[in-house]
Amino acid sequence: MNLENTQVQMRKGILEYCILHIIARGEVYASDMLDELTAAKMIVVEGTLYPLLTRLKNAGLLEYKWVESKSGPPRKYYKLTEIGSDFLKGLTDTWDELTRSTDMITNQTKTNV
Amino acid sequence: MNLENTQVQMRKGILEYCILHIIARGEVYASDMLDELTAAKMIVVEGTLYPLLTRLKNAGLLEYKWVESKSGPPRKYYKLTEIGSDFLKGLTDTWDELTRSTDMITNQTKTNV
DNA sequence: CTAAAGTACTTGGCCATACATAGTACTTTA
DNA sequence: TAAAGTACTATGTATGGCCAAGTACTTTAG
Repeated sequence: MNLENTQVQMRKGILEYCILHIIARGEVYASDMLDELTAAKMIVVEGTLYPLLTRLKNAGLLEYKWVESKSGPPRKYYKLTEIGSDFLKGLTDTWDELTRSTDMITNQTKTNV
Repeated sequence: MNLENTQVQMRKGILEYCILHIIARGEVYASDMLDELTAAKMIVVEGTLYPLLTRLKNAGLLEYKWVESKSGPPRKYYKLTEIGSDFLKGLTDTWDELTRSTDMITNQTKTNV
């Protein structure tokens, strides 16, 4: 049981939430997302991101279109579907509540149940 | 892919963090923790909590002593070991950084990478 | 024209944790 | 002594993040 492992566990689900947020702001492709996540110090590797995008697409939350690139192979530009947009709203509520609950537990010395 | 499932995923790792926090405040047994988690709207079931406590104990983060109860079988009262205390510090940093990163991504309309 | 380097995406397998469910063991109460 | 309640245990499942290769296309260098 090491810290690194727990860090990985903590990331679960949150990553999905962040990705949806990034895509909600405008059409992007995988490398754009990686750049943004890295800038926010949310380290993610390709092998995590690509399968996640595929999962979200298969679930109908995302759709993409191929766009030619001037420097390399074509790219998949993603955007949210309506379902994805609704889902993101639900996730936002979940995240807010989770952080509220965690704050409640971590920012007090004593609880009166 | 439904919301409920993602909620479960989001909980991963965070629960461990919350449990350690609760124990850090003073010796408690499982039902105390459940009460406190429920009060904070962090719903957890027995089948999640008990294995988690065992895991943490086996990893040397917790220790417990049996205490007789006036109303039922004896209880395991847990407290943090020194290792557990250090681990909690590390987790706190991780959690803070994760929420900071998430805020950074969710609270802005545009990023300049 | 071909080989190397770079970019974008894919796939298969591993692992840890939350959860459901069922079960054990002890104590009090009826 | 049987039933109800409390505390803890054990087993199996599903999911998502990650590692590590691998595919495919494009540009660049010799």
